[in-house]
Amino acid sequence: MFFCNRTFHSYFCHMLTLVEENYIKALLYLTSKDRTMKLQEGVGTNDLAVNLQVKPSTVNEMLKRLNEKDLVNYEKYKKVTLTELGETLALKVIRKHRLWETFLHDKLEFDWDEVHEVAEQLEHIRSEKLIEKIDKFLDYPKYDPHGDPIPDSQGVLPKRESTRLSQVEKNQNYVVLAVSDTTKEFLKYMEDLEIAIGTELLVMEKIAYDGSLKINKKGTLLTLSQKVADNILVG
Amino acid sequence: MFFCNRTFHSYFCHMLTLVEENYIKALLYLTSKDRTMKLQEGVGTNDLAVNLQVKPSTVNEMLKRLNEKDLVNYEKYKKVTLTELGETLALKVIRKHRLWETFLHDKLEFDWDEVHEVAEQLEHIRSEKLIEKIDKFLDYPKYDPHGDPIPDSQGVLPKRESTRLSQVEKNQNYVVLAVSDTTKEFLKYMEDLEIAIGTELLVMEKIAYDGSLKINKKGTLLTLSQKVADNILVG
DNA sequence: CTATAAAGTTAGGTAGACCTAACAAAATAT
DNA sequence: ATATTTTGTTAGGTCTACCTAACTTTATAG
Ligand SMILES: [Mn+2]
Ligand SMILES: [Mn+2]
Ligand SMILES: [Mn+2]
Ligand SMILES: [Mn+2]
Repeated sequence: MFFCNRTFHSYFCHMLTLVEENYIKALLYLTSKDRTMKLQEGVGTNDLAVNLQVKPSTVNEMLKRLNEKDLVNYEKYKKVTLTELGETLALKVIRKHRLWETFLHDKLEFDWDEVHEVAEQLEHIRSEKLIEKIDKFLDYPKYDPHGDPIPDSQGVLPKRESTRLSQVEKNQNYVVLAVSDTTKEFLKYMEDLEIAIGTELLVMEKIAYDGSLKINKKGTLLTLSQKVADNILVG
Repeated sequence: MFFCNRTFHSYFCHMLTLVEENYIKALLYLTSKDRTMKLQEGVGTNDLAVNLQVKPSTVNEMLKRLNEKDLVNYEKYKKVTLTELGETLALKVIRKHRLWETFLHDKLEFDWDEVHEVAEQLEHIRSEKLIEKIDKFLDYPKYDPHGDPIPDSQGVLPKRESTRLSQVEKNQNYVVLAVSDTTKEFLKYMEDLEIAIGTELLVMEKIAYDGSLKINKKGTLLTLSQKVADNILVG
């Protein structure tokens, strides 16, 4: 079914394995975090290993393979980056992941803490047509259930200003745009706090000692730890 | 995520690989064909190899593994059958396959010759909740786009009488219930002939020489080869 | 009832994706 | 500037799922 000529250059036809897709997705995630946090360019073997829950030696082996396929820029002992090709393909996986999450949430009544796990599987389904139809079926959503931007069919992400709640000015109204932690624990806790995408928040006080925040949520007062406030993006 | 205790009996937790799922699905398909055609019970290594497009030695190896996992009854040089467990799990895969096909066709405007290929991938997504939600979303369909019965959540197939068009009585009206060839070539040809699920057909004449049929389709006359008529199920 | 053909099995090999243990390079601390 | 820690790499091994080539068992045909 999936014809691919491997007799010529192997990267002539971009047929990544499920595992390869996960590696470049992790790489995109980690490198973009580096950039937004204004750290160095590129990711290390160990960071990738932690993210993918495998051992560094396994990552090392894979990086060589990804390098052969022209998906990453890899040199011994140096930080790794995605090539243009690698980034394009990683964005496609992200697009599929987020569209599936949106589908599960909007059409199948999945809670926002349940979608990620299933989308991890669905993101690897190979069918251009399928994902375009899903996109259409959902009426071309721009953001997934966690507020993360969905790349369009060209790989372009919608741009939007957002700030971590932990870094926001006092006594000003903000709306929750996204969360940057997709673990069940965090999302369940948000539900308990009744904080969701679209919730209005106002920072009343920042505690200098531990960075925690006193928040006014439509009249209700609550305290958020810095860790939580770091994972809430507002604008 | 998918916790599974392999320290006890390995079949304590039924976590089949994608490939194992394909083997038991093929086995169910081939053995049920045997039964409807009143041939012997069980399938041979070579038949399975043809069906799965691998070599007999590969099948042989896998059969031993499936036997260990109590999914098949395998003895050297004998025909293979599914165990009760194997059949149950195979039916779950079939259920997923047919529900996905129905989803693609009914909700995403896929043609009936396009659904199979994508469903081959989707059938392996592991999530009880997902498939139950899809079932509900489709309002619990009983038949897929090719007229094949969809097992319910208990693995029970809806029962229905049907006959191959090639074996039907002359001058009697029938309705197309299903097709038993899911290749694009066959399904495209059916579209050309404007024969779909629900189409009314009347056999006017059987040509003894080659088994072909003269058909009256709502006033239009057409001739079908035996091969085609074999793959149209009516009732 | 043998001879040949078909079906099934075994042996030995490959590639992907993982592992542990040992080792080398780079970064950091004293 | 050297010692230590951290990070990254290599070597060698496992498991799944495939392969080819050689072999054995069963079926079929004369
Ligand atoms: Mn996610
Ligand atoms: Mn994934
Ligand atoms: Mn199908
Ligand atoms: Mn399949």
